Amino acid sequence: MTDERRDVGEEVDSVLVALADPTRRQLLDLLAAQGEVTATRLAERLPVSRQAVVKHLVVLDAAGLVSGRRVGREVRYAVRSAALDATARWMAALAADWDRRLADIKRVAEAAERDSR
Amino acid sequence: MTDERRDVGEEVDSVLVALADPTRRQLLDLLAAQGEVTATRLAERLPVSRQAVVKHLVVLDAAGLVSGRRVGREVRYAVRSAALDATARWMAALAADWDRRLADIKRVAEAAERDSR
DNA sequence: TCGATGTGCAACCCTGGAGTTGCATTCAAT
DNA sequence: ATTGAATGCAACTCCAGGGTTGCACATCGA
Repeated sequence: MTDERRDVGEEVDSVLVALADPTRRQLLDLLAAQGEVTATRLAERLPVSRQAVVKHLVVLDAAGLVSGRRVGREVRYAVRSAALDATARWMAALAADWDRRLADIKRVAEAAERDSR
Repeated sequence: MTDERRDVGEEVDSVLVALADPTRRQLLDLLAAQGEVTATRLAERLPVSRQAVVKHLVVLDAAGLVSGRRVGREVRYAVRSAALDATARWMAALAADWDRRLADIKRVAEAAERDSR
C-alpha cells in the first residue's frame, strides 16, 4: 500500500506537470476534437514546429494522457482519459481532506476559546 | 458566458501551474496538516530558504490555493479548498468529454466499416 | 526505381522560474 | 529605548525545459 501510494503520487505528478503547459492543453483539445491525429497534422494547427509537438506528445504519453499507434509510415495519437480521471479524483479527495481538517481545527479552536473564558 | 469560460480557463491554468511544483505540493500538505502556519515556520520544515517559501506562497495565493492573514508581526497562511475543488471538477468534466467524443468517433468508424463491405 | 511525405535523432539557443544572499523595515517585549 | 524576531524587497546565479534547425531514415505511390 505504501508502494501503491508512491505510484499514485508519481502518476499525479506527471499528469500535473503535463497539464501545466498551455501548448500541451491545446494539443489535448485538438486530439479530443479530431480523434486520431498525427504529429505533423497537429503542428499545422499550432504556431510551433513539428518537433516541438513531438516533444510535447512524449511528455503527454509519459503521463498516460495520450497514446500513439503506428500506421504505415505515420503515428496517430489519441487522448486517454484514465490518467486524467484518476488525477481528478485525487484532487477532489484532497480538497475534501482539507475541508475535514479545517473543520477539525475550527472545532478545537472553539473548544479552547470556550475553556479560556 | 464566453467571459466566464475565459475566467475559468485562467483560474484552472494558475492552479495547474501552482500544483506542478513538488515543493509547493509539500507546502500545501504541511499547511493542511497544521492549520495556520507562518512562512518562517514552514521554511524550518523544508530544505529551502524562507524567501523561497515566500515566493511559493505568492504563487499559491495567486491561484487561490492559500490565503494569509496578518497577526501582529507575522503572517499566517492556510489552505483554501475552493479553487482546488473547482479544478477537480473541470478535470472530471474534461475526462467525461473525452470519453463522449471517443465513443462518437468509434460509432462513426464502425458505421463506415459497415458501409464499406 | 525514385521522388515525395512523414518520422526519428541530435545539437544548439534562450528564457523563465526556483533558489540564494544581503539588507532594510516593522513590531513585540523587556 | 533597545534588542530580537519576523517580514519585505532587490539583485544575483543557475539550469530545466520549450523551441529551433538540420539531416538521416523509413515508407508510400507512380
